[in-house]
Amino acid sequence: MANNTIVENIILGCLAKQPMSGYEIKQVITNSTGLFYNASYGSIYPTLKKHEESGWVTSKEVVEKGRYKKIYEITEEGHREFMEWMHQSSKPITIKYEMLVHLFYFQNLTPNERIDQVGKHIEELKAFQDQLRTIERFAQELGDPYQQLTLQWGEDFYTFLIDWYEKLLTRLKSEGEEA
Amino acid sequence: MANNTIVENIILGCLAKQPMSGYEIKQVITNSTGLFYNASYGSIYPTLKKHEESGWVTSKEVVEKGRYKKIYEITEEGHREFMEWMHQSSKPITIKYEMLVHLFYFQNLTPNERIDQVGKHIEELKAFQDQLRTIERFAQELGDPYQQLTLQWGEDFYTFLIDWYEKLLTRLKSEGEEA
DNA sequence: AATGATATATATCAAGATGATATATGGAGA
DNA sequence: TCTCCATATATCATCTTGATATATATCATT
Repeated sequence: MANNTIVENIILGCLAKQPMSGYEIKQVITNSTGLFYNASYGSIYPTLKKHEESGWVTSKEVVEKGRYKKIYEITEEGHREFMEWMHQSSKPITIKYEMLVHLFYFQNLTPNERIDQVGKHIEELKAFQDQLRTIERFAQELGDPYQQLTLQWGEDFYTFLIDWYEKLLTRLKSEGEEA
Repeated sequence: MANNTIVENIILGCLAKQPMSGYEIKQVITNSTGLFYNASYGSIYPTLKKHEESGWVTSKEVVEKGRYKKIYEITEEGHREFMEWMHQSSKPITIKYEMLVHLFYFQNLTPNERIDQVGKHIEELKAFQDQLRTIERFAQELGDPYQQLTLQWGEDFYTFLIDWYEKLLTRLKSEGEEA
C-alpha cells in the first residue's frame, strides 16, 4: 500500500534476485546495502512473516544437509510492490556519527587528547575501508554495474572521510607547535 | 555509569553551555549536531526526566512572558558523566540512505527513469546544502572553532555527494546517447 | 573419538528512537 | 476577531537494534 518501510523493500529486492532464507537475506544485506542501509534479524524475521500474510512472498520448509531451512520466494504482487517503491522519491539521509559529536565538543579536551582521538579515528576508518574492499571483490562477480557502483560509493565516502580527518590532524599538530 | 546513550550525552553537552528547556534543547540539537546526530522530543523529554533522577540535572519551573517553562541545569555529577563520555572511543558510523538502495536496484528502471531520479536527487542535495549554509552563518556567532568545524563537515559532505552524483549523471546521459 | 570453536538457522525481547499526535498559550498579521 | 505560526510539554504506536536463547552441522586440534 505504498507506505511500507525501506527494510520491507530491501527484503523484496533480495528475493527478486532469487529465493532464499531469512538468514541468507541478512548476509546479503550486510554485504551489499549494509553500509548505507542495514537490517537486523529482529526486523527481518517479523517482516518475512508480515510479507507472507500480505501475499508478497511464499515460503516452503526444506531440509538441506540435514538442517532445517525456510526458503522464501517473491510473488508477482510482491514484485509489483517493490517496483512501486522503486518509482517513489527517496527519503532524506539519516546519519548517526558519534565521532562528529565528540568533535563538536572538542573544546573540552586538551590539544593532545584531540590529536589522539582524531589519529585513532583515522586508523578505524582505514581498517573499515579495507574491509569494504574485500566485500567489493566478492561483489564484482555478481556483475550488476549499479550494485558495484553503490559499493564504490562506500569506498569513495571513506576516502572523503579519511582525507578530511588527515587535514584536520595536520592542523591540530601545527597548532600544537605554535603554542 | 559509562554505558549511557549518545543522546543522553548530547543533552548534557547542551546544558553544559547554559541552562535551557527541553524545547530549546531540541532546537539547538537540530541546528547543530542534527545533521550527524539528531534527537526527537520522544527521546529528549524522557531523557531529561531520567537525568533528573540520576542527579545529573536539576530543574526549575519558570514563567516567561506568561508562558510556563521548565529550565534544566547541569550538575557537577552530570558534567563528570559528560566528560567521561568525551574520553571514550566512539561507535562506528550508521547511515540510512534510501537513494543508495534505489541505486543498488537501478537495473530495474529504464535509462530515462535513472536519469530523472539522479537529477532530482542532486536538486534535493543542493537545496539541503543551502539550508546548511544558513545554519552555518547563524553558528559563526557562537565562536567555538570545533563547532564551526563540524558544520563545515556537513557542507563538505554534501559537496562530496553532489560531485559524486554529477559524475554519475554525466555517465548515465552519455550512455543514453551511445544506445 | 572427543573437545571446542565457528557457521548455519530461526526466533524473541528489552530498550531505545522516530514520527505523529494531543494539548495549550502567546504573538503577528489580515 | 480569526487564523496561522511559534513556543512548550508530553505521550504513544510503531519500528529498530543488539543481545540472547536454542539447536544443529562443520572443521581443526588434541
